[in-house]
Amino acid sequence: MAKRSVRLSRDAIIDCATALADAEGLEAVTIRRLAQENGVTPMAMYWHFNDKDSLLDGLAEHLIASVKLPEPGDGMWDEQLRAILVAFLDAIRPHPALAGLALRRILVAEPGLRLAERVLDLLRQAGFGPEQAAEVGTFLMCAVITLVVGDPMAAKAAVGGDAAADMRHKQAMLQALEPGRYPNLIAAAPALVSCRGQDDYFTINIDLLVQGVRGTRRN
Amino acid sequence: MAKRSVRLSRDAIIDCATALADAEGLEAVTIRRLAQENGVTPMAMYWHFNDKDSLLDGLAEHLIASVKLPEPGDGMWDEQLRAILVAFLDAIRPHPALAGLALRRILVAEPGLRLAERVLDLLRQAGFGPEQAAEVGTFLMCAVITLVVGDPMAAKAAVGGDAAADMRHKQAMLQALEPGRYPNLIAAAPALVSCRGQDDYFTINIDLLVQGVRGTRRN
DNA sequence: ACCTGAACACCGTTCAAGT
DNA sequence: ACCTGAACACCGTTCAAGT
Repeated sequence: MAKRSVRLSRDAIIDCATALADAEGLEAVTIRRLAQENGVTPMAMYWHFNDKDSLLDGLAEHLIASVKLPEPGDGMWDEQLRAILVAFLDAIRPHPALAGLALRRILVAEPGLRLAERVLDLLRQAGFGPEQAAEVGTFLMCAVITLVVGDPMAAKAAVGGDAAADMRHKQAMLQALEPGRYPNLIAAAPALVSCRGQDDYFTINIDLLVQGVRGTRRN
Repeated sequence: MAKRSVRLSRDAIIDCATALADAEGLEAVTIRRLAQENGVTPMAMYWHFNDKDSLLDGLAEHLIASVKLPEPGDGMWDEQLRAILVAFLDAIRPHPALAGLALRRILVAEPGLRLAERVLDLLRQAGFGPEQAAEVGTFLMCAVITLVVGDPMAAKAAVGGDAAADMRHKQAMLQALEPGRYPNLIAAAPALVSCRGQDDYFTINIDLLVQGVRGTRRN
């Protein structure tokens, strides 16, 4: 794994870290591991990044920069809002191990600022004041992130082991609950263990968020 | 800090870990630190817990067990659902550093199962089928957790330093953006940096979730 | 400008052993 | 049943030094 393309760069490290997180989870993203992966000494990383936290900042920024923001368009605010949330979702879905990093880092770099500005703009169009737009907009972006962080496929690499066996095990456990006390859990057992990560899970809950915004605004 | 009450117990360790997480953040919760805090060898922890992950399981279960579930009641499903989400929120709000642990652990112990069963029951009453109830219910609980994980007060202890100064700094940064490109961020700057953690933030977004459920159901 | 070497203070965990 | 001691393989990070 210790290959050295010629020179090390911030971007190369970030790409490497992203691939590593996708393949083995965020806890595999380590200063020492990244160094090893690039055929370099751990301390070489400290030339390109101040410390590990700024490496994580870079990962989050790179992730958010991959959002394909739709053009400001002329449709209704709710359809435009949905389109933006879906664009955000689509960008982070391939990287569930990194999505959580964005929770606290949306407003720290330009790509996140652009995303947030667009969300706030649409919420203002929907009739929210500046404060309410801030509160709702912040939550909407966090909620979309949660949609993919809750994805059990994200845990696959983390646990390292057999995800399918784990799902079968959890479902069997739910099915084995006392029918008198947990009728709904038993009825929903198959969906509970496999719903997250399915397209249906994302679309229905994005819909819930947009409908919630519509129901919450003043006018 | 090395006091020893007589004997070590699972519950004592969990209480200690909870206090530690509240005071210094989750990354201060360490096998070695817990041992030191209890005047004991690190390896003593392994008698009470298989490994660190099962310690975290215990912390999450203890947290969820503190939810004061309202009685099944006779009101409308949406009012009951709001009451349950608020009860969940109130329980985890005092422990923002631990809330994230519950994201993947709701269905692993009895308190979480009881909570989930109640949520699913109300969603069925609202007209959702078993699969949709599972998808929406899972998301609702995750979204409530996100409400407190996104709380910047949770980062206060983690960063260790001056949270107020950090907020002033972030707000100044937002105010200094180009007015042409980020008018809404500038207008919402005060709310963006301080909205989370405020009661208003929680109530408006819990409302958004409940309204979203109402708008999403079939009948 | 970019990287190395040695060292420090931390982690979680295992394994054998004590009482 | 409950805890200790020594050891192992990992962390992030600093500081001085090399080219």
